[in-house]
Order: sequence, then structure tokens, then C-alpha cells
Amino acid sequence: MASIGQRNRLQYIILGLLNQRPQTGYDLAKAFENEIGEFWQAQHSQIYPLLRRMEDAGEITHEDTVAGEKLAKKQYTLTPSGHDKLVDWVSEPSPELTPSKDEFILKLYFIKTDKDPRIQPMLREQLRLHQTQLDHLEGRLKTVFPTDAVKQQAYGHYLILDHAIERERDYVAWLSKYLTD
Amino acid sequence: MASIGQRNRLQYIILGLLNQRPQTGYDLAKAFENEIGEFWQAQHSQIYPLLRRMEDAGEITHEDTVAGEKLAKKQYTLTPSGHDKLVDWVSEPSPELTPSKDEFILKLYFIKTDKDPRIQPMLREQLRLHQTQLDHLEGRLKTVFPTDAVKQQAYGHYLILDHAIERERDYVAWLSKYLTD
DNA sequence: TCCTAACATGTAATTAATTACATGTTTAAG
DNA sequence: CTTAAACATGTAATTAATTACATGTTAGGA
Repeated sequence: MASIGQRNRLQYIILGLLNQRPQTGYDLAKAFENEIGEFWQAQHSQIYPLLRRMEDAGEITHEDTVAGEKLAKKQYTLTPSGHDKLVDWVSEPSPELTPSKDEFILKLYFIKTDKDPRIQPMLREQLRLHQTQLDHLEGRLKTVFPTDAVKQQAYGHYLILDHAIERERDYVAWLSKYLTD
Repeated sequence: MASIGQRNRLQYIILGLLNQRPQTGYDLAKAFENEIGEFWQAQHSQIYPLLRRMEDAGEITHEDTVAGEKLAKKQYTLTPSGHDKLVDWVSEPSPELTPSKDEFILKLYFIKTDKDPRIQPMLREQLRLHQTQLDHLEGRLKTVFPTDAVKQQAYGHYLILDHAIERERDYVAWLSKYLTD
């Protein structure tokens, strides 16, 4: 059999991305370096084999094209069955609260007293990191969604970018609360 | 060889938990159902083999004990080498921003317009979920840290619980912002 | 024209993580 | 006294994910 498990979220991300427009595996891999990368990560070595399995399962198809002289590309598109699967997934409830797997938080947990001299440098390091990320995300919001009209064309994308920004803002605020600068 | 990769965070959690007090594999597995479960998850089937490998690596040792008539237990403790490894890990910088892997957010991303009728029910479902989680965490804070004295004895634990509460509070606030009730 | 970065696609090997299988003990409630 | 839940430890099978290996093309700048 070797079918794809229902808990494999990457397949749904691929379906969703292909629903936006036909794309190559390379294009999909690049999407994880951009906006979707805030919420999921995947390398091309995971994407190419999965594309094949999804095609075998009849959810996507590809068309071979050639760029320039002989650079082979596979342009993937959703089949009706793949589109149905995407719609079903989005419509399902999402009752799971996934733990955040934040290594810094994990380290904090093992610090015993508020006198530990490592706490302040750790907080400062994280503040710098999350402040940088916040700046980056705010920049993206301005460039990707300059007008309300653009927001409405990719409303979900706008929502999750707004969510990511709030998350970073709150993280920064929380860190600041415990910084004794 | 078959040594344990530096990116395997579970090993550090185990070191950290054993540093608090000697424990069995069963105790460690239970810790992931409680406070640490907010930030990491692991099943006993992952823990037992890792304990063995960590013992082989000289980071922990165990003492066989018997509870009651004949129930065998393995009480694990840190070796000096394991303690050093824990201290090193906590002291290292944590420069990685791990993506949150939130399935609801992922689904939102693929919704095109603010007119989509699925948005409001999805927001309501998530609000209920995160509100429940928030209530749960606030309850835990009151029972686990009733006084300031207790806070100081497990300050890191207090910090991450406070962080988790803020995170849920902010998530709830964000969801409410887009709910048109 | 040379070289480098980006484009493009794949496989192999390894590790991490989950789910299922498997067994036995102890405690406390009914 | 029976039984169910919690205690306790492991392995097997599978899937997910990362890192490394492997190859070749195209566009653009120096």
C-alpha cells in the first residue's frame, strides 16, 4: 500500500499551495523559506518524494515543461480529488494544541532560582532574536499587504501574518517584563 | 557508535528532570503529561531506549529497586558528566526560532477571502479550545505556586508557566479581534 | 568568457517520533 | 475477593523529518 497518513500535514500544505497556482517542487520548497516558513518547514528532499506519492494517489498531476534549452521542470496541479481533499481538511475541526517546542523555554524550566546569573543574558538574547523577527514580520506586512484590497485577495495569509506579528510582539513584551535593565 | 545527536532535545530534558531528583522512566514519561507537556512531548517508548543509550554514554546511571513484593524499578541519577552536559546545554545560546506547527493557522492560510463562511466557526472553535487551556493553566499556577516562596524554589518552572499563560491569553485576544459575535 | 548564484530534481542514510504490541505488579475501590 | 486503574518496563513497526550525497542547467555579473 504505502499510502500517506492523515496526520501528514505537509501533504495538505502542498495541496493548498498548488490550489493557489500550479507550481514545481522547487517552487514549493521555496515557499517554506518565505511566508509559510513561519508555520511549517520542509526541505526539497521531503517534498519531491511526497509529490510522487501524491501523484500516485491521484491527488495531483504534473506536466513536463522545458525552460530555456533543456532544463526540465514538472509543473504540478491539483486534480478534482486533490481539491476535495484540501476542502475536507480545511473544514475539519482542529482540536489539537501542539506544544511549541521552544528550546529557550525548555532551558528556562531547568533554572532553579531567580538569582541565577544566566537568566538575564538569556532573556536579552531572546529579546534581540524576537525583536528582529518582529521587525522582519512587520516589514513583510507592509510590503505584502500595502492596501486593504490586497488583504482581501489573500485574507488567510493576512490573518496568519497578523497572528505571527502579535505573537512576536507578545513574546517581546513577556521577555521585557522580566528584564531588569 | 550510535551516539546521540546534539539536536536531540529529549536527552537534555531527561538530564534536567533527573537533576531535580532521581526518577524512573515511568516518572519521566509522566512529567510529559504535566508541566513539561506544555512545551515538549515524549512517550515511554521513546524514553526507555534513550535512557539506555544515555547510560551507555555515561551520562546517567541506575539503581535497581523493588517496590512491594517484586515490582522492579530502575531509579536513574545523573553522573557528573551528565550534570556537566546539562549545564553546558543551558548555558549555550538558543538562536533558533522554531515554527509553531499550529494546524489551525495552517488552515487559515489557505482561506482566500474574508467572506469565507468557514472563518467564524473556525475562530469560535479555537477560542473555546484556547480559553479552556488558559483556564487550565491559570488553575495550575494557583495550585503549583500558591506563595512567592514556592516561586523562588522553582523559578524557571514559574517563568514558563507564566509564559504559557500569557501566550494563551494573547491567542484568545487575537481570536476575539476577528470574531464578529 | 568565466564563474557564481539560483534554478531544478532526485536518492540515500540517518535520526526522531508515533503507534502498536507485549507483559507483568500493585493499590484502592466496590 | 474481584476488578480496574495506575504502576512499571520494554520492543517492533512505521512514518516523519533532517542531513548528506549527487547531478545538471540557466542567467547575470565581472
